[in-house]
Amino acid sequence: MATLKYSRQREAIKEFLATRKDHPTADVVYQNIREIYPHISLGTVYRNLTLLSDLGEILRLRLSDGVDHFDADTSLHYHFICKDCGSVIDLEMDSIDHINASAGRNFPGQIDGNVTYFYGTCKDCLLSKPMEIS
Amino acid sequence: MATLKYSRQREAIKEFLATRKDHPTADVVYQNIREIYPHISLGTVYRNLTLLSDLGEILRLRLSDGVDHFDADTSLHYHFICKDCGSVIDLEMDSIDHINASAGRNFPGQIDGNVTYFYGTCKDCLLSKPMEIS
DNA sequence: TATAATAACAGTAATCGTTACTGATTACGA
DNA sequence: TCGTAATCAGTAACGATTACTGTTATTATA
Repeated sequence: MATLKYSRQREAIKEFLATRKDHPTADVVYQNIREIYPHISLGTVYRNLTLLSDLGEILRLRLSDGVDHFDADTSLHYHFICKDCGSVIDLEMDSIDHINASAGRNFPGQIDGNVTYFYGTCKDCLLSKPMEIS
Repeated sequence: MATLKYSRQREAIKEFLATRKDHPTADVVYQNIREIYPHISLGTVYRNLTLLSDLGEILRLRLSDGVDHFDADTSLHYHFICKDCGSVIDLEMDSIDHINASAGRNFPGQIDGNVTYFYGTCKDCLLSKPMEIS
């Protein structure tokens, strides 16, 4: 029953993701893996990204830009999205899971967790922007 | 330049949203408005939902289900998504904007805000589920 | 009030990210 | 080595959303 078989394409996808800290999309993964396996199919990339995230080996990030991003770092951490350049950056910060209790205080259902990301302007975009006259 | 003109379709969409607390999708809005304006186009619904959210009169919620939800309540509040039935419910809780400071502590960019929602099982789904044997 | 300019419309086609299908290939236990 | 089933490449289909086109309705102005 659905024994997982080795696949070099899946390994390549996993290895590629591990080298990246910028949370690439499926298409970016596809474009990069094609340099190693020129005949790989986009469908294979999607299937394996879904499989790996179902297995918990990678994270699927659904941000507000309508495209899924993938992250090889499955430890608890948070993300920042630059609204100027769209880049996704890891944040080093303490857990904010205490907000779950706050959310559950007046709520009759069961709260299991939260999805949180931060947005603003990244360092590079701050520097490249013209000075604001204040 | 681009003076806003009145449209009865847009008014109907706004009024419909104001009567609902369940954050309907564009298609749900479409199906309901059709009872009043049977010839309204889905494109008109999308165009006006986008226009209204650009004007800040409604909120566009991008959750993880791949479909946009819309909310006539533009005041600061948070949402809960039931992972069993998918319903979107308002939470009554204090602001959690203090997490922005926590996120900015070791981050060189500028943090403007956060997107946060909670997930779990709603009251109705808890009740309708078979008892867990513990 | 009549007219002209143009925002908004209905209907439909196109786009885009993603998923499903199909027949060929590959991994791997017996 | 062989059989079976997972995986593949290639491609078609899908669903949400957006863009296009010719028509209609709103509104400023004459």
